[in-house]
Amino acid sequence: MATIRDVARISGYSISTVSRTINQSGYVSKTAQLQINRVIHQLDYVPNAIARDLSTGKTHKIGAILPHIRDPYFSKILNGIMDAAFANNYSVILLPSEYDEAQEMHYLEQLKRKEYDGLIVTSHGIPLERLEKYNQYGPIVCCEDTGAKQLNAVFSDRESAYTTAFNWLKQKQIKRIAFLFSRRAGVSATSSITLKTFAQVYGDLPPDNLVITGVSTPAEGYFAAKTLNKQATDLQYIFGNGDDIISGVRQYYVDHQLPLPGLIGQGHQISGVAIGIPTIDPHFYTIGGQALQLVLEPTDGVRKIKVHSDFIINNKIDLTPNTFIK
Amino acid sequence: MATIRDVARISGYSISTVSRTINQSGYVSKTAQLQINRVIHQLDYVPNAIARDLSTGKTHKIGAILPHIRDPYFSKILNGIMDAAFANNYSVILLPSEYDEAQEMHYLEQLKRKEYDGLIVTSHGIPLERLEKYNQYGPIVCCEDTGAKQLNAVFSDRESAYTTAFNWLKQKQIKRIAFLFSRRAGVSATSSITLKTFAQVYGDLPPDNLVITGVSTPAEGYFAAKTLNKQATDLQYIFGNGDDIISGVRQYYVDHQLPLPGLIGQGHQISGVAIGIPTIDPHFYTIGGQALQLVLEPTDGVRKIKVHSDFIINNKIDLTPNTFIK
DNA sequence: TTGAAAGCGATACCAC
DNA sequence: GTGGTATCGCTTTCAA
Repeated sequence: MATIRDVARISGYSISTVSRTINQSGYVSKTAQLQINRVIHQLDYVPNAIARDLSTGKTHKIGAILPHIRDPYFSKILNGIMDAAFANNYSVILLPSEYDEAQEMHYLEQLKRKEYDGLIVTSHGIPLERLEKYNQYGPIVCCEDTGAKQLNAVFSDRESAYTTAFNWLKQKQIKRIAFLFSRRAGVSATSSITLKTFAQVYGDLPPDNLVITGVSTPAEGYFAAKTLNKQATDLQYIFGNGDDIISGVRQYYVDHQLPLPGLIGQGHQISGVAIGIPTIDPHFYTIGGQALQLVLEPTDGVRKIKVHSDFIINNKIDLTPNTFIK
Repeated sequence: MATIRDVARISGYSISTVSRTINQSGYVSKTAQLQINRVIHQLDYVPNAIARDLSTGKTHKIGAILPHIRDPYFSKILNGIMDAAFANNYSVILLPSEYDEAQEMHYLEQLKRKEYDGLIVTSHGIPLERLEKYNQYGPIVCCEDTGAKQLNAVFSDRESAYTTAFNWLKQKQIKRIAFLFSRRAGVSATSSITLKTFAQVYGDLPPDNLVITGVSTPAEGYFAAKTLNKQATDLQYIFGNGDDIISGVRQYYVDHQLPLPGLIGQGHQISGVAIGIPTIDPHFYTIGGQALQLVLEPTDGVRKIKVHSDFIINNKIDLTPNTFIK
């Protein structure tokens, strides 16, 4: 491949002038531009991105740590990140972690090594303190409430939607509600907030046998339903941690021709629309976009952005073309 | 940030020795290693990835062009790519195109500029000839049958699954079948193959009014159903281009309390499982993995890999933990 | 308007 | 075992 040096030599101009021509910076005479551009064309020259990155110290790449993208939750955040990155002329690097701490540390090290200009952490296994330490090596944005930590955050204001949902249930005289979580309270912020909000509305936490953790796929939902069906015969509603997962739950009841309890999903996914269940929409797409915006911003102090979330009762297909459940 | 130069200076050894220590290459005495490592630790030094990339000429990054990731089709391929990349110590850069030619050209230019070591094209708007030209600047792998073109390919052998599906329908005496496509035959390989296979089984192409194009979201599926319901009253089956899209179709019939025709989806998505319809599973996850493998392989000639696909009649939830519909 | 030269921060060859 | 130095390909300051 030709280099800037070749272009300079053949065109008869200096490297500096060629560089200026390429980047349209500084003064270059029309004549010089013409000649240089001809040579560039003739040599099929393009500047080497790595060399440019080294010189400028920027990669124009943002890393996105996420456990996996099987879950629509992450695909949606990712979509938000991607579209915003695109608009800002950045590209995004996928950093799958499976919540593995070693893996996440690896990515933080990569930030330190300048593999990317910044990091968006959609979810994580390592403690926030660790992330906080790596903030000095490059901007980091978390997609969760980082509380008092010195870490940028964009997250969903779920309490309001949860409160609405629980009040809706309460009004319907619903008492026996089961909960599905992927990770237990303490580890997962979602679980904690859900239970806390429930307690605020109902005055008490749900009994232990109505809280199932370790559920993060439809298949696991299926098994959770089996467990619930044994443990709690008078179950009225199941509050799931994802529409897809609730689909698995539903399948168990259908398969065994059991009376179906009420179902509430989360994520506003297509599977939920297909079976017409109420769902929580935390607007992940928006969150992703804001996160990218934030990671690109000049870092004058820490910022926390709360994104509104909705409880959707009448969950039907959105007929506005091209806006369906991003 | 400290550089290798700092480490050399402070430790009293040369840059070469430090480099060797870091990379565990060549001879370095135990004493030197110890001293150098101490300084590295003390300075909190890590090598700069960009500088290393420039020196070695490799980025350890692979670009993945895909129209978007709203469609589970692409998330699945992407998952396959990601997991394989991970295993090979590579990272993947998301390159969303929306089928826009200018956008795709931009990514090809980036390949030329060495922004990444190779490119996987899951789907594209520009002609294959264009891709073929850029093959000289870095390895490119397409996720479709590239025919006689000098382009690596990993793609699904859909004919076999389609044939099975159409024979299954034929046996059931089904005659009036409608088709949904995102892009019309000629532009989209999928449409062409579907119709060709149909003609082979049924002896003729479906009538024009039973072929709807421009459908790529559940909402568009909803409208397609509306059209179909007007145009073809004796419709028996709808062969959709995605389970999610078929969910939209189904919703229309349910909303209007119309008798539901038989439905066949594609992609083996959760929405399809939720409504229990037969579906085509083209094993996109596998395709993604193979594509990555191929892009990393030393390029001795062009390779074409065909991946088997299935027609799933009894579409139920997969109860094997952690294997659900990657 | 243009060009020389000093970075950017590593790798790797080759002498010692 | 170790170190000097050319090299990767570009950006950017500063003189001319």
